[in-house]
This record gives sequence, structure tokens and C-alpha cells, in this order.
Amino acid sequence: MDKEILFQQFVAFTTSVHEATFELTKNVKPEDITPLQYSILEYIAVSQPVTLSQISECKHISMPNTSRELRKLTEKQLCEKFEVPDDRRKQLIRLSESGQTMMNKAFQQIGTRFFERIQYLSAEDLDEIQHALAILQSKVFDANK
Amino acid sequence: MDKEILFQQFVAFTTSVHEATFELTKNVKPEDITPLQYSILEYIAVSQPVTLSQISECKHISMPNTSRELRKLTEKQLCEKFEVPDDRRKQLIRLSESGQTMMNKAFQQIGTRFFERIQYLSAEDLDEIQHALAILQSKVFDANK
DNA sequence: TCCATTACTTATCATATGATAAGTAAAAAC
DNA sequence: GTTTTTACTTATCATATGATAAGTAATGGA
Repeated sequence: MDKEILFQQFVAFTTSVHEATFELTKNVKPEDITPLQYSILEYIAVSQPVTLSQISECKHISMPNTSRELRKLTEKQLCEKFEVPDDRRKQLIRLSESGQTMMNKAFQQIGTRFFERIQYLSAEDLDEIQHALAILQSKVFDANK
Repeated sequence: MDKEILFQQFVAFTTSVHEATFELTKNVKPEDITPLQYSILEYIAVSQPVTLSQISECKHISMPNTSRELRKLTEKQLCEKFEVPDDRRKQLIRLSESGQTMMNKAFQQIGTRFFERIQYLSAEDLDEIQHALAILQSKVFDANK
């Protein structure tokens, strides 16, 4: 096993993943929110409830900027802030009902495109894919976590 | 095989890939170029020689903006434009010597981090990974291409 | 030969995003 | 009980990026 060749394959692979992500997600974001705001909403959607600090850390956005974008999102009624009882400095953030609806719609579009992509694959192919995803995630991508 | 579960696994996977890409590439970009410029240089590095139109299409940047960024990159002496003999409207773009040096350094850093990540894996693990990358790329990510 | 298209440029504007400084209020540490 | 740290806010500035309009020059097609 030549590690140099594996590295090249890895680079090509991640490029393909980024491009596929682009294709699967293009145009799912409503006009009136920015890309950054959409990516924050995506994060909230899968991890809610979250604190501002979590968003800041996971999305690599400074606290002031996270605060600003979150203010805009709450102004647009897409998410809501809740006080946390045991620590009044913190805030828990969830999608609002309309935010949830919006993200459900987005995820559904992405899902549809994903299913189109895999529709011609056999059950064995799908098993193989599921196995490959698990292997790579545990041994390469989530390594050192 | 529940496709809905596969989709969720797929989403989690791409998130991990994006995060790993972030970790592997952070701080490799020199101070004096912007993220977009770096990503263009990356593309040129692996695909050179390329035309402006190719960069524009592959990186999803409008022609005027591609032209502008490329002007900045040539001003910084990181890439060079060549006329193509059979069509004088087109231009072929390559990294300059210093651009090549810069990108070599960047790729080398990324490589080092990648090898750190896989250093404790067995030869069998690596074979499995190589196989998983190939499967996913051909059956899922490069599908419809 | 004239017209349409292609490949790219130049100029300009709007805005999203990043960075930094300074502030508040609660909690934790001492 | 005072100080320090944490979690977040507000304000401000710089700039990277995206969008659009208009232009040039070469090519290709009728």
C-alpha cells in the first residue's frame, strides 16, 4: 500500500464530496437568508438545542459574529432563544416552527436528490456503500475526535 | 436496507468530511491571499493548464469575478497566463514557479497531517479504506457525471 | 461579408463576512 | 466579598465576494 497514492486518492475523494454536496444543496436555501445563516440553521436543525458558544465553536465563527447572525435569524423568526435555568448567562437556541418547516423542506429536497442519485443501485451496492461510509467515518474522518 | 437511515448516515458523513477538510487545511494558506484565491490556486495546481472558463465553471465563480481574482494572482506572481495558438481568445493558466513552490508546501503540510491521521492503522485497514474511497466515489459522489 | 457567439476584461455597486474593542451580567474561584 | 472567568452583546471597521452592465477582440456560421 503506497500511502502517497492513498493520499492522492483521498484528495480527489474529498473534492468529489464537496462538489456533490454543492450539487445536492444548491438552490435549497431560501432567497432571504445568507449562506452563513443557512449553514447555522442546518447546524441548529441537527443539534438543537444548542448554545451560542457551541455554534461559534462548531461553525468556526467568532462569538460577536455568531451573536449578530443569530440576532438576524431570530428577527426573521427562524429560531428562538430560551434561557437555561441553571445558568442564566447561557441561552439555548432552537428552530422556531417556521424555521423547522423551512429546514424540513430543505432537507427533503436534498433527500430527494440523494435518492435520485442512488436509485439505480442494487441492494448489495447500498449495503456496500453503508459499510464504506461507516469505515471511512470511523477510521479516517472522525479520527482524533 | 432503509434508505432513510442511509441518507442520515450520508449527511453525517459529509459533515465529517467537511470538518476533516477544515482541520487538514487550516493555516496552510499564506496570509496574503484570500480563501477564494487559495481555492483557485488549488484547482489550478491539480488541473493545470486550465482556461479561465474552466476555473469559472468548476469553482462556480462568475467570469468577471474569476478574471478579477486571476488578475490579482498574476499580480502576486503566483500564476501565469499563456496564449493558446489555435484560439487567441483563450488563455491557458499555470502556476508560476513561486506559485508552484507555495502550493507544494501547502500540499505537503496537508499530507503530513493526513499521514498523522492514518499512522496507527494497519495495512489491512488501509486497503479497506482505499477500497471504500473507490466504491463511494464511483457509486455515489461521481455518479451522474 | 456580415452577424452571432465565445472568451475574456473592466468598472462599479451591494453586501456578506471577518476582525477587534469595549461592554454587561452571571457564575465561579479565591 | 472581591476578583476572575464565562457567556454573550453591541458597535464599528475593513475587505472579500457576488452581481451586473458594458465593452473588446477573436472565432464561427450563414
